[in-house]
Amino acid sequence: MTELSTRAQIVENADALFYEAGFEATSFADIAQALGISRGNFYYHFKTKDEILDAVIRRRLALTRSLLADWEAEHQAPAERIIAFINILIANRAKIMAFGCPVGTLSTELAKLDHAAQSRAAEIFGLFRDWLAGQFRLAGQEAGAKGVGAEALALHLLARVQGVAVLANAFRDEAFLCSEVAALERWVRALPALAH
Amino acid sequence: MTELSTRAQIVENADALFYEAGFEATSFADIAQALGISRGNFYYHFKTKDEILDAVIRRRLALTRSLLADWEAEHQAPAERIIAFINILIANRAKIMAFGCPVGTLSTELAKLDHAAQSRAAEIFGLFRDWLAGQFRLAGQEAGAKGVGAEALALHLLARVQGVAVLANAFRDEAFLCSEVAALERWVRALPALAH
DNA sequence: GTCTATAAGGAGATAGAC
DNA sequence: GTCTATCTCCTTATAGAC
Repeated sequence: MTELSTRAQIVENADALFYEAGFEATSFADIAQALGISRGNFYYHFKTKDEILDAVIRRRLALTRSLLADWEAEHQAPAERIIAFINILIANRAKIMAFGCPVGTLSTELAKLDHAAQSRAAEIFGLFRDWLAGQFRLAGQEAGAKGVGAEALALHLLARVQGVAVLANAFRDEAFLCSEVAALERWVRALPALAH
Repeated sequence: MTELSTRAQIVENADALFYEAGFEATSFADIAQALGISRGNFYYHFKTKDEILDAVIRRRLALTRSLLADWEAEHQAPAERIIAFINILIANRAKIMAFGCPVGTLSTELAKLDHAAQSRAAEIFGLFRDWLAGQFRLAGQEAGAKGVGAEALALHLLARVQGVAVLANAFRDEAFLCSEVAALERWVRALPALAH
């Protein structure tokens, strides 16, 4: 258990609050209260709210990279790696039903706010897209296919997962979420390029 | 051209601003300015911001019902009606790339705000779900199928469309949006129960 | 029904003591 | 590095004149 610096604690708490309540609805006072520090201390570490947002996005990018690396280490077959991705819906289903997908909802909120950081938030999607495309490409090569359309498959899968998150959140419908995950797994295993 | 009452104008402008900037980010001053009325006048028509939100949701429910009725009148075949639904992605692609789907983004925002109106916002999704399920059921009967799973098909399609909206918005990617719409049309036409 | 004026509170942000 | 005190602006909401 390493002690976290105050700065790191601010970013960690801001990350959670931005996810659960939204970026705009989260005030400095909320973050300060969650940590037990004063609002004044806050400004020693971050001059503006946008700086915190930037740090939160950088944190999420780093955590995503490490998550993707973990899946690569845990699973050899590209199909299994892709299914590991799909299963984040199951692993995080309680939070998704309560707050949606952290990536999708932040990107959506920043788009409406016409916020400069929107494109940086979308880069988190970009990491998933590129990694998934790599797995689809790998699977296609193994099966002797050309591997064309790997990026389209990646975007398609990302969109499917986002759609499930939005609807599961809107209706608080766990059964729907689970049945769509099962359908996605069948879809992955049925893809010609991913056949064993 | 009928003159709209001030109340109706408030609701219309609030609807647009809630969509484009978000519910929380839109202030009374913003709506008043868009209409050219004073903030004071505002409170003659609505006592609280939540009352406006309620009126906006009721307006959207009414507009959705009339949209669904239009599609039923314009198209006889269930498959064509379902495709009319899918094509809202094309018709509204500029706004979707800028602000996302009005239904999904409002539901998502209200969920994060833990707002009592979230379930009412989800009822808009419910109208689409029930109507789509009716079309899938109808198509299944025509084809002699049991029509089982019509609601699951409806939710699946809704989720697909939501996912496309989220990703197209995140990446401002029109080509992706269009290719997913084409894929969804092929999916609808390929469904056994919808075969001609 | 519409306006101006204003209250009361919370937001982001700053200054300066410790 | 952390605190208290404070500033300014903007928010929702109210009171009362016209």
